[in-house]
Amino acid sequence: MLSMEMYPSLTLGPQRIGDCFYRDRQAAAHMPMFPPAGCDMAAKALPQRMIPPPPNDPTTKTPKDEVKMELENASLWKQFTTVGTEMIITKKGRRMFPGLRLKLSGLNPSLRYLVLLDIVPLDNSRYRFQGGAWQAVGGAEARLPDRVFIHPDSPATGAHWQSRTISFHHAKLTNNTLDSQGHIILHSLHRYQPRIHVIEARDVLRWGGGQHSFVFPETQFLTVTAYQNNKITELKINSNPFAKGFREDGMNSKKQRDARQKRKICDGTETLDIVNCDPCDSTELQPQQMTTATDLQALALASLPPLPNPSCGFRPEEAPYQASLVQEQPLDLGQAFMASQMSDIGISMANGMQDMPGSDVANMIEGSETQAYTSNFPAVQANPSFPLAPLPQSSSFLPVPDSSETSNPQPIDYTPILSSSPTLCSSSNTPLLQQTTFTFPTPPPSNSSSPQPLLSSSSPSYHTMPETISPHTPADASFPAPPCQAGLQDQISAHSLLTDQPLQGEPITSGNNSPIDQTSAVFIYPNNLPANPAPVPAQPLPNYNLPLAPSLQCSLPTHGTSFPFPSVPPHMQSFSNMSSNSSHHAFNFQNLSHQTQAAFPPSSFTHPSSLPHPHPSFQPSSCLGVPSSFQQSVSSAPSMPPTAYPQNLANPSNPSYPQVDISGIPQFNPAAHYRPEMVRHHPSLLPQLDPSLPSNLPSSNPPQSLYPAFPSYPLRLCQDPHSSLSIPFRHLYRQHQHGHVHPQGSYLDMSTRAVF
DNA sequence: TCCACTAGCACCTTTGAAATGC
DNA sequence: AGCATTTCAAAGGTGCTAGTGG
Repeated sequence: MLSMEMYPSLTLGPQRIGDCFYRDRQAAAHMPMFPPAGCDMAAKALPQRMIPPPPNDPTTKTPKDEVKMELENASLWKQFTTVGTEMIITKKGRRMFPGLRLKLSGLNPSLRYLVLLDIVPLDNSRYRFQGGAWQAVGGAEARLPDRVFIHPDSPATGAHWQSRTISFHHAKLTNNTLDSQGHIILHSLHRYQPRIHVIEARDVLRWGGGQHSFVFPETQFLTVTAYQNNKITELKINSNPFAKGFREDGMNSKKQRDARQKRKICDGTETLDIVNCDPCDSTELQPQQMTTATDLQALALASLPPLPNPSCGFRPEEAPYQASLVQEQPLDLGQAFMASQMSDIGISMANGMQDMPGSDVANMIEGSETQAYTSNFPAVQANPSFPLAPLPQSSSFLPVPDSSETSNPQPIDYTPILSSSPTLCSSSNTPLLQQTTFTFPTPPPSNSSSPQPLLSSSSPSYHTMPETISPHTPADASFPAPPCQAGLQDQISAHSLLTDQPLQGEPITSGNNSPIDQTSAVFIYPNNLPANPAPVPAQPLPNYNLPLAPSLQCSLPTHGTSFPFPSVPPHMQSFSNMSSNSSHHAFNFQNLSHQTQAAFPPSSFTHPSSLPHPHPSFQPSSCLGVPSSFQQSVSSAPSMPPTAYPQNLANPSNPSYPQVDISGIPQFNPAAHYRPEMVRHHPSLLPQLDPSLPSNLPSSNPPQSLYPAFPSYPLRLCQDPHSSLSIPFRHLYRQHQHGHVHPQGSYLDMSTRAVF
């Protein structure tokens, strides 16, 4: 039984307390079937012991730094990245292509894990395809409730996960904010970054002890309702088996379509001079002719380079990512807020992604792939469509393609872009990694009322892989600069994973508030966050063990009229002991970003110059394993010098990051147990806002809230109360499983919107 | 007028049940 | 009768395109 939380105030999970919490708070009226009273009863019925798992349980210890994840079809992703990956989103939901095909290793074969997918915004910008490239044209729309797609196999043993490729091809993206199918809701024309979370579930009654998050920068994409870049269309058609009909040899190819159209016109216009009809029309006129033409085309195409294996989208024989994460702080997911912070922090960076030629297409595009970032990435960046992300970066951390090493015949000159972009990595001397040091807008951490620095000296390990990143900063106007990959990773890890915030351009270096060149009119990246205040680290942070700050609770979205009720998929029932009805596999996490945005609307976008755009450029197929604890620790690390990064990071062969000792981090102190429901009913338990907390907002617009704009929280796992519920209580949860079984995955929608 | 979005279309793959053969 | 293989149709996934609405 698991539940997840994106932020402390919520306990999510299939039909669990979290559900009650939401209903109770927001729109019980909309969820008549699940009366708050029932929830309360259920909550009360939970044994106290179930809520806060035993801290520091030795049994929860697992080998650290061993969990690794690799993106199997990294080569394909890179191909798209070079052009600027676009993902179609539709009202009914559209699958991602390429899909996420992953390989996990380092798991305990006997333990059970959940594998989740969520997608977070990369920045606060809205984009438009102009002049053949993507350009930021304004501020992002309010962030939608986060939904998490739970892999249908979840929960499964480590042996299970490691024995096969983990695919999230069933996950669908939608732009329907009222989606009731459990699809992941995204805004069109925004950039996103998928994240994979591996959560340990030791048994039905106790889970936690390990949470690993992975980010593959090359999987970031821009959402569209219709493809903007023809190159992307071509790639999709050539790579996606379902689009085979649109290939040149297909009956739905442009040529064939044109012929059909002309034929139609000819047929419809008797007076039309047949001479005016395209000769190719003849192939469409007669079935036999058509067949012949098709055959001929097929023969002609036979000589063409083979397309990538469509079945999987792509099966590059690439070397595994070295990425991975790490930390293994025993984590009881049901624990207090501390638990909410991903205790496992580690960065698994793919050290040198080794791309193997997966397809001819890939070869054509990428030329040759090498294992090192530097060699691979350049090609990837060749034709980036995305505007270069103005990432503050340190040359030392940038996986920059070395022209000398790259096979790319035409080295790309990123200089112009970089120079034009205020936030370009190259412009900054700040190590990208330091981006991880920025602020961490989360509720106060430790029990202690006194603010404490998040980062202890003990958490040095995450600081990255200097060597893996090339000092060069390739930048392409159309796509995020690859060189900034490190920055991206950091951003993702630090922000998204930890805070679940959209990646925002922030000064890499803590305390780096130096203004960034904003001369580029093309790349406008309004950052919500004020210059990264180096601060976070140095600043006293709220006690993470404390419940969500009042401001956040009060900021719950009001637009939602009802809450979606998560249901447990059949395959998960054995694990959760929940009702047989299951519907969606995705958890919908309401995210607070929009809430906070509401709190800091103008301010968040008023200081574009203050922050470098996070645009995490694509990084080589590296995987960023980011334990939440890491993020916090990193972000909070006071003045983390670039040089502090472990050298091992530089070595692609050594993907593992040193384990971070989070024991020194207050928020990871299992001392106090946090119970969202307790806070809900007893607001007084909420910690006092700490006036000393730095504000990320512009001074001109002082935040009314304790937290910076786009605050989001790490994926939080909480022990599922159901296991402890007596049979009589369980029916309460079942009542809300209106969903139907979703054959492609489980969606647990915890948003505040009505989803059913 | 421009642009984002939608619905319907044709083509294709996937999937699972039914049919067939051993 | 039981199992494996093949066939077939339905379901669903694609991109394309015309139309719609802001």
